[in-house]
Amino acid sequence: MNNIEVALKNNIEKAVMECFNITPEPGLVMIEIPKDNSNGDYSTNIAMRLAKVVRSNPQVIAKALVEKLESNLENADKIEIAGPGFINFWIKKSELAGVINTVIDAGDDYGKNNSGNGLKILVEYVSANPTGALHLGHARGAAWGDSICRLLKKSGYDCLREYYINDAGHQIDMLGESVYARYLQSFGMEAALPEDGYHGADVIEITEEIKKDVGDKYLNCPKEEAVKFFREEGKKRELNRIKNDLKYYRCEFDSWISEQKIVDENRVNLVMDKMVEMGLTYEKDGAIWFKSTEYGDDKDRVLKKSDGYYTYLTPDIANHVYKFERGYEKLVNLWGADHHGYIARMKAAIEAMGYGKDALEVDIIQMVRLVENGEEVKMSKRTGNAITIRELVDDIGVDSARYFFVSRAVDTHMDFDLSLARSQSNENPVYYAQYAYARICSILRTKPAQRLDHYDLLTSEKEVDLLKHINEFVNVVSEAALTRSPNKICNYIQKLAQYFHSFYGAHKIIDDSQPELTAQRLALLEATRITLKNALDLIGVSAPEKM
RNA sequence: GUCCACGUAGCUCAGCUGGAUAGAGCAUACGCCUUCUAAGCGUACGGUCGGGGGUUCGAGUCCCUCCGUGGACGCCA
Repeated sequence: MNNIEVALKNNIEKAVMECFNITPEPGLVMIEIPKDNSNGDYSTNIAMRLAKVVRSNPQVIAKALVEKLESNLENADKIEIAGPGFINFWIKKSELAGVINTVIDAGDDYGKNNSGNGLKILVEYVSANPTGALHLGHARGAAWGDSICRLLKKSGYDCLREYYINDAGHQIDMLGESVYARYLQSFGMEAALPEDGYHGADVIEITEEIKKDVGDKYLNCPKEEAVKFFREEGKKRELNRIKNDLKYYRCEFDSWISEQKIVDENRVNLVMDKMVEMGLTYEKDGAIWFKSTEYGDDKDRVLKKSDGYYTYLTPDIANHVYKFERGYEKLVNLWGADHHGYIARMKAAIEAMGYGKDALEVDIIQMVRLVENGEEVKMSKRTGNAITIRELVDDIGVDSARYFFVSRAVDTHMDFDLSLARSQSNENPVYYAQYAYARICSILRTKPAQRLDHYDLLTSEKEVDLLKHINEFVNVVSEAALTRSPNKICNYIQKLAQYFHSFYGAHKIIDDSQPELTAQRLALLEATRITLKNALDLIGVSAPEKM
């Protein structure tokens, strides 16, 4: 909440106490901004909420409250009762304009807040197997996860961005075999890829890179040894490619956790032993099962197969336990929709191991369907036809790619129309916002803004709209962090840009016949510029000074 | 079949964890550049919030049910 809202809320709570002799619980008094500004700058529904408690008509309650409020409210110049019992407030223009200096003084830090209160939170996202290039689904998850972490950091959470590398197990063996087969093929030899091998172009490219380094050294060596070599090399190079692609996409991770490392550090065995010891398991058909149904899963899950190998689940449990052991209180995972069914068993494991049931939250990233010229393009890592992050970015740019993914809630299916994104890139909403930024910069280049003591002339409708919206920024950031919805930042950006463009259209900002008004408006522009830049930064989109 | 999401304007989507007359963009129609960036502004058109019940002062939002779409239901990862 900003200063204005805090003052308002305190006064309302005080009035409630004085009028009805009840102490309002936190959350009872709600302040909101009416959609229609003919209903004031702020409004509260407290009279309706009290109707039941006080056993009275909302209108009567509102009247009593307003009488009290009018006598001790300093920052409002009008209070009104409307509709079924809403109390509407009109804030003094001078109060609203105070935000300009708040923003100018805070600069890059405007938007920063401490709603997270230092909560240690670990966000795991992307986590694609190092067996191929990142595709559109990953692009969605990467943009979303990265933006969430920016929001969390801005809101005072102690946030770690982590990538879990599935670099152990069957799929990595298949990678080794695939690279080996490509290697042999490159010497003109007959070699078939394994049935569930990787057919992507990246494997061929990686093979070529390796070949440059080792030449024909592995042509005549025993297959087992060669595959082992190609597995390790392939893994390393695939991972490097992923890292480079993510960097290219402006996503940086704080931590890369390797499944193999978790295995090597004996964490998987330890977790397995502990689960057995805690009586969470049983043996059946030569396998060891986790009684996950006792913790809400719809069937029990195998931890150790009858052939002695662990399933995918077991190292992942160790992975999650390790997160808690590092002191993280809250775990957030971003998983693809195809992992949906996996949530229940992981939550079950965490609960069974004695960690809080709600300590893990999984946000599902719905599928992205690629459409081109009206036809769906099937994307599959295996067929090699997938559109990679890099191709996408080269095609439409980091800014619009990131903006596009982040602007839509992740839990809804999304059609990505590539031909549209390409041909209409100038109509992409991201340009609308960036254009506003460039316009502001252009004006400020003509005449720089100064910090002033008073902003009493900013009273037109367009100016007030802008001021109110800038005032809201901190609220939007903390709310977006709490609900992990960076799309709210996009909405905010669109609206801010819209208020600016509208203001720009209605008023000539630099007006030499009115130097005072011009100076105040320039300061307003500077505040708008800072806010817009900070907002764009939260979703990893650049703010160009010229377009 | 069972479980989980989603369904809002012709299209793509918002809708602040129950609030006042449901909002943008695109598309369509019409205005606005001798004036700080027209990648812009303004006006108009466009809705049974999938259907039906329920909860309450009040439902796009919560509950039930049906329909539709997608996903998950391996000793795969």
